[in-house]
Amino acid sequence: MTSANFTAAENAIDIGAQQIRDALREAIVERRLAPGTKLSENDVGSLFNVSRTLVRAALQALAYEGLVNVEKNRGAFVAHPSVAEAQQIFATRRLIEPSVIRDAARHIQKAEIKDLRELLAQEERLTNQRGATARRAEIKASGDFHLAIAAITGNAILKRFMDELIARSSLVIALYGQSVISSCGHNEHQEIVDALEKNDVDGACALMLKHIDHIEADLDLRTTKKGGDLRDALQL
Amino acid sequence: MTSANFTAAENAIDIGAQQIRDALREAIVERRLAPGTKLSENDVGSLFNVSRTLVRAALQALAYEGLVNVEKNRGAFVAHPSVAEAQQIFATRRLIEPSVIRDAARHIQKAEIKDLRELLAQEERLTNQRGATARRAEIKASGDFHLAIAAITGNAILKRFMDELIARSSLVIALYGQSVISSCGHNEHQEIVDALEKNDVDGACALMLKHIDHIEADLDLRTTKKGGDLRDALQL
DNA sequence: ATGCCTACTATTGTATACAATCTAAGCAGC
DNA sequence: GCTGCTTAGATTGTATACAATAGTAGGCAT
Repeated sequence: MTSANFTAAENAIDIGAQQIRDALREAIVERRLAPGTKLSENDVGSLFNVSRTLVRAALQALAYEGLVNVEKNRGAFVAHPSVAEAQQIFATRRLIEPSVIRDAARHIQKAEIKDLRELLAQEERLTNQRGATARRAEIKASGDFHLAIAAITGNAILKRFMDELIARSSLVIALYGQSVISSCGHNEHQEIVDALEKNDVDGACALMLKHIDHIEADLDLRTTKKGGDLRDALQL
Repeated sequence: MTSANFTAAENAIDIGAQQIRDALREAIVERRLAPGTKLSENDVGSLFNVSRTLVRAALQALAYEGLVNVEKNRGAFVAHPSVAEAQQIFATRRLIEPSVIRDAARHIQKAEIKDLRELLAQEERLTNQRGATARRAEIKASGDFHLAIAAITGNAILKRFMDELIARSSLVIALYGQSVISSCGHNEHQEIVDALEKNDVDGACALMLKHIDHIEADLDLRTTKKGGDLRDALQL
């Protein structure tokens, strides 16, 4: 577990709290760190060659984002969203994202549509690729599409809310997703961009809503998950 | 400045990082701490009789909420939202709150309507009261109404987003509000509850949108604010 | 007198040390 | 042999100590 492989920069010379936070977040979102994994302050600190002080700062920030749970006197763990939390995360996405894409559709420029098309191409490239690394990159790219749309609104606060929702969605999918592959149909992403290009605001909005429904439909949120509660308790 | 009066519990025996965060947040939201005020780690620490460690944790959390800006090697300051930020905050509220009240209107129960009515009564009581303390309480109560509606959805994530938006709105109103009094028309709140009680979902949604527009209309967001930039520079 | 340079002070950034709490293993007793 | 207690280890919580940066004041030269 302590051998969790982070992206480069772990052995770099200069490391701040921000870098640790980002590295951990990326590892969680790309599912290199499984939900429930304990993040010992000492272990993380020695990986980055920093003291616990900076690690604690990073973990607290991640806790605020909902990616990490800190239990008093017990330590920090990669978040393990309950069914209720999962439902709330997607309920919030259903609430926010249609409005977001509506706003984006109004402000969108030709250059931004081109950027979205590039993201789609990248997604497709990864889908046709084999290997765990490609899978991780695909997961991230799939989320990045939603974030790119939020970025078009030019609203930093909204963007941050979406950052959090997308990151936590990744955890939910990791836990409750059934068809591991294609967490986000890239064809649906394509349709959305098409609607944006045609300036079809209502269409884009409707497609986004349907898209979120599809993602959620791939989840198995029955409370009677295979020994779910028990496993949580005795999980490392 | 160091004599900023916090609510009781400053001299209490047991204090954690959470308490400091809450006390500071309340002080900021109720405008006992002006935007731009420096929050020195030593000063805050001695006020609460804790070391800088806990103060830093609290300040970092507040920074994540957008209530405090931490500048590297310079310290933490009560946030001083720019015009652009103010616009984004209210744009986000316009985006989210109508959907929130729609969701709330569907789940609302009789008991919750009664709770809202109590909040309205409390608001009115404070409005008719004189003195700075009442004014502060009124500001808080006005925000609490919006938060109570978010709470009805039962969605903790949504609630947290709203927490942040309402808190930051208070800062914006403090900076750019024109008519100091009645930052939120309590009569409009009343109308919203009436609509909720009649199960008039669309009506409640429309009223909320209009209400937010009214709040924003009371703001003076012209970039050419009276020496704004200069005052920022020489502000304590 | 003004402008620049240098040294000092104060504050933040980071690491380490100590205290408190939890976890787990070993031992005694039933 | 199993249950419950006691003790030892490990991990987190908090405070303090040290390092680095920035702001400030004073002096010197022009």
